[in-house]
Amino acid sequence: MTPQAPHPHGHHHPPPPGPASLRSRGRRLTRQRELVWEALTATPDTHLSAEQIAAYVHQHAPSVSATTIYRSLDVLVTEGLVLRTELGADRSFYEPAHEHRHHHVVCRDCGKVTHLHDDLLGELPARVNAASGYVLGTEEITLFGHCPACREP
Amino acid sequence: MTPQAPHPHGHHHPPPPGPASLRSRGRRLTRQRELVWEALTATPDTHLSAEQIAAYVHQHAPSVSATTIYRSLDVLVTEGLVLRTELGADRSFYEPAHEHRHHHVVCRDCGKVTHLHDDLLGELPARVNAASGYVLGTEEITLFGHCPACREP
DNA sequence: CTCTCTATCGCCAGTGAATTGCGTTAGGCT
DNA sequence: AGCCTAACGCAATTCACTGGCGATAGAGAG
Repeated sequence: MTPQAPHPHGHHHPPPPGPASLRSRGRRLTRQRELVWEALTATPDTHLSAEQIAAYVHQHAPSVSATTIYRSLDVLVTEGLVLRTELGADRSFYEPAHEHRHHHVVCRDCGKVTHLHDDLLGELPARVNAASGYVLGTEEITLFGHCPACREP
Repeated sequence: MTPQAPHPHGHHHPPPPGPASLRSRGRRLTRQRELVWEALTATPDTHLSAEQIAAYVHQHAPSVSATTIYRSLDVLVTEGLVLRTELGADRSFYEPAHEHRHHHVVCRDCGKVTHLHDDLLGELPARVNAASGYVLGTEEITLFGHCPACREP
């Protein structure tokens, strides 16, 4: 029944990502949480708001409440499956926790979000530590600017 | 009457900071705006929320409405006298617009905010541009980490 | 100094994202 | 199959902030 059912008795890929891992973490795997995860992974490299996720989920199960969307996201974030990103607006955006750490540049004009590889920071963490004593966390960093398209004449 | 009244007929310092400059920009200098400015400059290097500013203002003029605090801050930000900073929480923080551009590191544990000189970014803007085509704006950047005190055993 | 014009204010209702309380439903382990 | 309780759905609530509107008070003109 599950769309992305893995090999019946295969035992290859070590850590299978996805909400199935919730069970081994003592949490229940519900249809609602599956759908939230589905919304987030339906299209790659997207950042969805809770509202957008709710819209997707409602296409498959109209009775799911907004409250459940929020609570499911909280669980997925807490369990490390989903990343909550503050993209400057008044709401949060979510994306599947990716393999490698990355950051975001948000266009002030059109709102477009682009990923930046962590390497780009260079010695920034070291410099920050030298200057302030702070040790940077693993949180993503959000930068703001203007994308190429919006700078056209 | 005004505490920090400048020289009666002096004409030294070129650009006098503070809300008095509002007048030359076609805006009115009201007691409420003075008080908001006072709250922000009462202690150096602080970042106050609208609520904290309201508390200060109310000590001197209890009848000032919260709406006015918000609108005054909007004006001061628009006129470039005050900087609105997004420190990650669900609310904005404000500080007098300083001379030089700077950024912030916020401690995830105690919430302490420390300034970082713009130089610290180094080639980051250039690298971001090379990698994404984006041109970074002049906005402050907020980083998160753990301050020295909170890392003590 | 007074008058007039209108920017600003204070009040209060309204937004919109997100949270909470509570009775009901349904995971999932035995 | 049954039980325990995590998780749900609903409705009401919180919280930071915004908008409408009549009243008030800056500040330039006279």
